[in-house]
Amino acid sequence: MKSFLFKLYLRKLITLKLLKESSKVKKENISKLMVSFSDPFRLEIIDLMMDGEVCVCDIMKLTNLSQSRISYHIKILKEAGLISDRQEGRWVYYSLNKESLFLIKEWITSLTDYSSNRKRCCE
Amino acid sequence: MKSFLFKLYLRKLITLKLLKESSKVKKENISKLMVSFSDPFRLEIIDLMMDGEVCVCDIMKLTNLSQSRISYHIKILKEAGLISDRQEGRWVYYSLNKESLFLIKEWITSLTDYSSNRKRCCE
DNA sequence: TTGATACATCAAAATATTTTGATGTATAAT
DNA sequence: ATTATACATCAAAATATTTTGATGTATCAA
Repeated sequence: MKSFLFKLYLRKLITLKLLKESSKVKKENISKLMVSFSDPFRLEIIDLMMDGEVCVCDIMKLTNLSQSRISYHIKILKEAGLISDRQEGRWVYYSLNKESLFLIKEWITSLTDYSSNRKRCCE
Repeated sequence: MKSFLFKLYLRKLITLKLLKESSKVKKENISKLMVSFSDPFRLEIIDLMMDGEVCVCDIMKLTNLSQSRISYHIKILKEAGLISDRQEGRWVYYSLNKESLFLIKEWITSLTDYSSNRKRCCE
């Protein structure tokens, strides 16, 4: 329990540090990553990937989107860096890329943690 | 220090609870909220709002986007529930809506925390 | 080597989003 | 009352994204 709390604390510190150091680098990626999330079908696909690796054929069975349609969305997710792929014979398995998720999480965290409720004054 | 850690821990617990309870309700909003983030100009506007309330005129000065263009993007952010407005005479002040930010943060958290690295097997 | 499967890619069509410039509405100052 | 400011809204044009159906490539099995 104690070490769990400490880990949480450390993660918080690292987060703050990362935010200050790499806010520029991130900004460039954030937009692309966010576009990944802006389509309901991509959200569905992302959801399926939460359980682990999936192939295009899995997604076809689970969503009845057409094959080329899925490939199109997969490509967008891949180019944003949100997913990784691993080929195994004829199959290509896709999975969520945790680092990218972490990047977005930190960005959102920066919004919630640092955004001010300051009202207008003195103008 | 101790109470800070405890707060972190509590927040974590609450987060997990919220996730299980309201994952359906959230799903409906998440898509709209994500669309908010999918445009670079909206990201800029959101960034400006981190420092506190801003009016359209502020955004015009700071970004040189046209007035109607800003109003258009503001409308999208508002309809997604990401920002709130407060009128004061001729001015309308916009600010980030923390609850919405929290909602997104939790969704992303669910992706990072629950997504599995499980590989394919047994097929 | 032939055929089937899994997926990528492509160009065209369909659809959605964004931008622009004009006009509308409310507030406030002269 | 008139004018200026702050912003919203609108329709048309510009642009971008998504979908479709066809074709291409690699892998594997018979």
